[in-house]
Amino acid sequence: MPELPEVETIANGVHARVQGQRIASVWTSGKPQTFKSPEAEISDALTGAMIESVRRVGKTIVMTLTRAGSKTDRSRIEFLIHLGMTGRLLVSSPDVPQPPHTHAILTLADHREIRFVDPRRFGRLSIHHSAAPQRTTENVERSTPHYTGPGREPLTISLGDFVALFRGRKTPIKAALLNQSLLHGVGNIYADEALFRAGIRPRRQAGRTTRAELARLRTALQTVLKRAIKLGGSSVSDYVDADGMRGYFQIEHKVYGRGREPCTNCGTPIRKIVVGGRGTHFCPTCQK
DNA sequence: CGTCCCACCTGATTGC
DNA sequence: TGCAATCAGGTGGGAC
Repeated sequence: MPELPEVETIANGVHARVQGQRIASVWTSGKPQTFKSPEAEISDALTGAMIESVRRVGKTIVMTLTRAGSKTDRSRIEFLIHLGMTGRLLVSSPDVPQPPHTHAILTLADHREIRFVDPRRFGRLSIHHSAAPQRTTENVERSTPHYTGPGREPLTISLGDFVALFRGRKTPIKAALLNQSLLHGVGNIYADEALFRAGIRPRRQAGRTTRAELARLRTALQTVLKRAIKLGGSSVSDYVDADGMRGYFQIEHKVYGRGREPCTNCGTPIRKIVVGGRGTHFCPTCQK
């Protein structure tokens, strides 16, 4: 379910609700695949910690925690929440019934609960460790642990860096867009929507696109992602927080989920194919 | 290493 | 109507 705009919406929503709260206790379900770090480690790291912030990196929600007593950077820990396909992160009052497939509950000092719910269990919870200060060539010393994700941020990458990502790749451009170690955060919906808006067919070899096409693609991708964030993401099923917040970007989908319907631009039926094992939608007339 | 394909899960929808 | 097949917004690992 969640790609960059949905994860950003959720992270912002949770941040606004729980920033500054202390985690009083932690419960975990014991379903092994959900926990990328051992449950005991997660539980130990979170219990008693204060939630400093909740933000998005790629498709991952990063909860930064501090320990009472020591205020140095070294005491910061990051709790990573990846929602997979069906994960949800809810902030609920304790009297709201627990949904099925709840795999973790962080009970806050004010008794509200942060609940991780995930029917398909493709989501993952982990603690991010980072070595003490790291040095990089372009940066000075960094004393805060910082999860940076597997790839580059689509919203801030420069044109030059964007073009370089695809150079020499034989894989279809759509598969490259979905590769999280290149750009992180782009998923199936926004890959299709960006390629449509850029006029590029999903099966085009990534390395055979022109600089001008990639410039269009970067702009299209950023436009679509920003617009979706503004609308709270796409809700094909619903997601988000305890208030049942939904996104509305799906209203503006031009190709995703519109197989056989007419293209909004030229009327040609939208075609649905499989690229890289994923359902892929495009207009055979508007995309070259 | 780059690329392809499947397994990992449950639930909703499609199709016979 | 009923039941089986198919599909779903994601990733990680193994094969080549």
